Order: sequence, then C-alpha cells, then structure tokens
Amino acid sequence: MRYAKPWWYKRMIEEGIKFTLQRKLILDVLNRTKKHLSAEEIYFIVRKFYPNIGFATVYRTLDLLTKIGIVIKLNFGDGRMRYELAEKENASHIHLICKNCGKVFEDGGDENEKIKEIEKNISSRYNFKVENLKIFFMGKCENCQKGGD
Amino acid sequence: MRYAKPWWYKRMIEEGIKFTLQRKLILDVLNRTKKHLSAEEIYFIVRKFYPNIGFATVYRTLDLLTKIGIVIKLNFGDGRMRYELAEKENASHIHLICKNCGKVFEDGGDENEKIKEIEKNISSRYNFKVENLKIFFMGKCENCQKGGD
DNA sequence: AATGATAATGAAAATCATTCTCAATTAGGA
DNA sequence: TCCTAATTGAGAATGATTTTCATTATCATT
Repeated sequence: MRYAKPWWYKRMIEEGIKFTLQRKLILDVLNRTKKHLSAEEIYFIVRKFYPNIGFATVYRTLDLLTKIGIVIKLNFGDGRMRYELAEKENASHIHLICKNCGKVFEDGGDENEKIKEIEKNISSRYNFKVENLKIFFMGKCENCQKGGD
Repeated sequence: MRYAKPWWYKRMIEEGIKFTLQRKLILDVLNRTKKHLSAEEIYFIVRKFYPNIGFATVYRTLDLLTKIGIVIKLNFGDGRMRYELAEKENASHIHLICKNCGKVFEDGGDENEKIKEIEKNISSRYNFKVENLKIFFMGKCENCQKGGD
C-alpha cells in the first residue's frame, strides 16, 4: 500500500464511527488548509468535489470529530465557529487575534514549556483533569499598529 | 458623599458615554454576581428592578462596555456569550471548563507571573501588542472525575 | 449477492442568540 | 426652557447552528 492511512482514520475506527466519503472529504479540506475555516467555508469547498453534501452533514461531522478530539473548534469572536485539525504535538499553540483587522496568527509553540508548567499547576491545584486548552491573545498586529488607528 | 462612584463610572465619563439608569443597573448586576451571566440572564435580573428594559438595550450596553474594557465577553462553548466585569488586577485569570457538567471555575491568579512572561515573549516575537487575553482549560472537574463518565 | 440492523445523509424547517430598524424618550449643554 | 444628539424599547430581521424525518449507505451475516 503506497499511502498509509492518516492518523485520524485510525482514531475513527477505534471510536467505532464510519469513515464515510463525506467525512473523508471534510478532513481532507481541514488537512490541506492552513486557515481556520468556518463550517460554511468547509461546506463550499467540499461541494466542489461532492456537490450533494448537505450543510447539516458538515456541522454534524465537525461536531463529531470535535467530540473525539480529531478537530478543534475555535471561536475568534467573529460570530461563527472555526475549525482546525488537531495535531498531536503542538496541541496548545497560542492564537493571536488582531482586534483591528481580525486576522489570526498562531504561535509556533515556543511557549509550550511554560504552558505545560501552568497546566501541571492547575491540574494539581484544582484536581482538574486538563484535556485540552485554548489560549487567545487579543490586541493589535504589527501591521495594524503602523497603519494608524 | 458617602459612597464613591465606582471605577467604571469614571471610565464611562472619560469615554463620553452616558451613565444611564439602564447601564447602571446592568453594571450593578455584573458587580454583584460571581457567575458568568449571559445577556439573557442579565436581562431577567435587571427586569426585576426595571421591568421596562429591552433586550436590545442589554446587548447594546454589554457590547459598549466590552468595547471600552469595562466588561469582558467570554465564550464557554455553550452557545451564548457570557459577561463579567473586568477587574483591574487579575485580568488574566484562567477559566477551567468542565466538558462534562459544563461548570466553569476560575483560577485565582496564581499563574499570573508565568502568563506575563509568555505575554512578553509573544509581544516581542511577533510585534503583537497584547491588549487582553483569554485562557481556557477544558477537561473534567474533580466531581465529574469521581462521578463516573 | 441478498438481508437486516444500524448509522449516516440531505433537504427543509425550526431554533435561538444576537443585531437591526425606527419611532419615541431622555439627558445635558446652550 | 429649548435643542440636539444620544439612548431606549419593541418587534422584526438576521444568520449560524440544530433538529427532523424520510431516504440511503454501510457492514456483518447468511
């Protein structure tokens, strides 16, 4: 076999859910992009390959995949949820959201050490079992700082 | 004068926006509660004191106050935004969200030192001017860990 | 390959938080 | 007090997400 199945394929089988064409296509879209796509955007991209797909399927699939940890659901405050593929490492990257232009940047993971420490402290202090975390820094990006307002 | 005006009063005057009764009542609610209230919840509480207040006023006020930094708008993933009064210190507390029961806990601020460091690194690495930040740890709370699934 | 049980899908309607519109009211300065 | 702009309330509108339900696909067994 030339191409190995992607890691999410295995996870889905483990979970006992089916790796249908629609789910595959949605995951392919998430896998190829670097952006944080909304359900609607994903819908329109998948539609090019599979014009019959329904809106509900996209939402259901994204929810399902979020529930089992294959996908991460993010809210950047623009009124719609956005989705990204969960990567095994680097699960705790920081999102920088520019309040001015709305662009979202991601930290490469340089702060992971420190985040891990915080996570450990929190876990033991509150007896809280951390499964994943989200860190948003809101402010003004380089460009918008120059550009005036 | 027996009671000094609260800090948000000054801020509002500075900003040139009016300290109307409706706005006062909404702020009072936020000031008294320890919970993270939704717009709807705030609406119903204010209604007890001022039955005529409109839904739109609550939303408008919360948006306005969020914009000038008196209020913080949070999304815990339960489909509605939630609001809290911005406290001057402790602005960067960590929210712990239990995926099982939905309860939200807050860290007292013990990690503030480390968070500040991360913030500083990010700022200089990306030339991003951090104005405020949100940190969510999702997982399972003490109670739900015992209680089974 | 046909069958049956179950999971998944598509289309449309329903939901529900939030935003908009606009006429009426209010507040604060001239 | 009068004027003007800001604020408000009611209800309609919006728009993302969910639900419903009839249909279809999947997979393990015959």
